[in-house]
Amino acid sequence: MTKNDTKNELLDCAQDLIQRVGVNAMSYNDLANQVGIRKASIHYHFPKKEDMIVALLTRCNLVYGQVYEEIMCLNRTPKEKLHLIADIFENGIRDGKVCIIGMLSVEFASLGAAVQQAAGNAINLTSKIYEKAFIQAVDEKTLPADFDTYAAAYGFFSFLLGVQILSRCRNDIDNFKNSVNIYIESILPDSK
Amino acid sequence: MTKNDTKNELLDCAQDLIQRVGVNAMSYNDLANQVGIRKASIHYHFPKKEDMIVALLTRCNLVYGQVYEEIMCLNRTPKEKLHLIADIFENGIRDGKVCIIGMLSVEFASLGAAVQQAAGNAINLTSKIYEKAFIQAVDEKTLPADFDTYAAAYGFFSFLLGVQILSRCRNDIDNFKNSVNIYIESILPDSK
DNA sequence: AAAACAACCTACCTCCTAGTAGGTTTGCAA
DNA sequence: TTGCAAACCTACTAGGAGGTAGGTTGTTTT
Repeated sequence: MTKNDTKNELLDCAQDLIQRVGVNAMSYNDLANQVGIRKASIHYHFPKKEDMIVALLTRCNLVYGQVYEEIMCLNRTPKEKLHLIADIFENGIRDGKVCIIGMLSVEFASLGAAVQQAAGNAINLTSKIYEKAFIQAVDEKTLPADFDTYAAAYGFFSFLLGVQILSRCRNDIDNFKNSVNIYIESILPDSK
Repeated sequence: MTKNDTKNELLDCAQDLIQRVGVNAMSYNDLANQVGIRKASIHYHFPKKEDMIVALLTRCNLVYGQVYEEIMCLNRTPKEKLHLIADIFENGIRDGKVCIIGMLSVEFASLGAAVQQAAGNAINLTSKIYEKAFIQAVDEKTLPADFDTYAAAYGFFSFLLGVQILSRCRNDIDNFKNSVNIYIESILPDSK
């Protein structure tokens, strides 16, 4: 077995649980049952719950940062790139999951300072990556030069998060798709 | 004192707490301290926590239903109406609060069946009211006749929820405003 | 072989949770 | 003035939370 096997498995399960039920509804007990070790043993890897969540966010920034970066490097239109990002959120709904940044943002007030800062940072990081699609549109002159690309990216992230949250409740993929299509069609003019 | 005074005060405090920290981080103890009665007494008014949340959602549907209805009855353009709705969400951020439907939707998986159904219903109700602004735009022919007004309204609600959630974390009213402006300008063509 | 360490374990702690049982006060109605 | 019910109270329960102390493996390192 590779080193850090259990640690990664703990993070995997924690991520899964948090995305489904949230931080406050996920316990070290649930985690222990799923991973197959005792509750106390988790404290060996992550002394405090907060340590685990910070580690999880760091890992997510890396993993998703790479996923998004790959999308941005594709030879595709901005519109296509936004749709590829939306697909990731759509898959979340199918699994009954919500973007972890969204989960943490909603439970923000009940989290420790370290997690709060990590969450705020993740929001900015994600928006900055999404922004690249809008910058591309400006470069291609399908958007005006003075277009606020960060606000648009931040808004797109917000929109995906919100529509994922609501659609998951009603298991409503159709409405998710329709709303996403309307949004992307509105926000980005047709490329020539 | 009017009848149901304590009951309403409990609902007021519960709503405030839930909008700030979420259902799972709000306890009958917190509630008792704020209202000034003993924890056990709350059970007299709301035997189970779930009873309270369902009652709260019912009340919110009524109150916000009326607020939104009034906006829709104003002699204003669709764009102006959407901005008035956005203002309500902006005020939430200033108070450190998130739309209660959003809070419940995120914690959806850890809620009882009765609350889940009430939340799903509230999402639909809210979307239906927002839809009126888009229907008006279709009537005024600023949107095509085959425009999916429900999906647009559902998307607008989603967007506001998402941008409220993210902006609250960073206390970022500016980004909220910028994103909202871009969104509304994109989704609704200029009225003649 | 001995020491050291990582990775677990059992057993326990304190604190907080929703919820219950049953008694007390208050005010209205017969 | 008695009766009754609404609206509170004190005191309690069982269960679960995060976290700690200290012991037991099994694998390296020296």
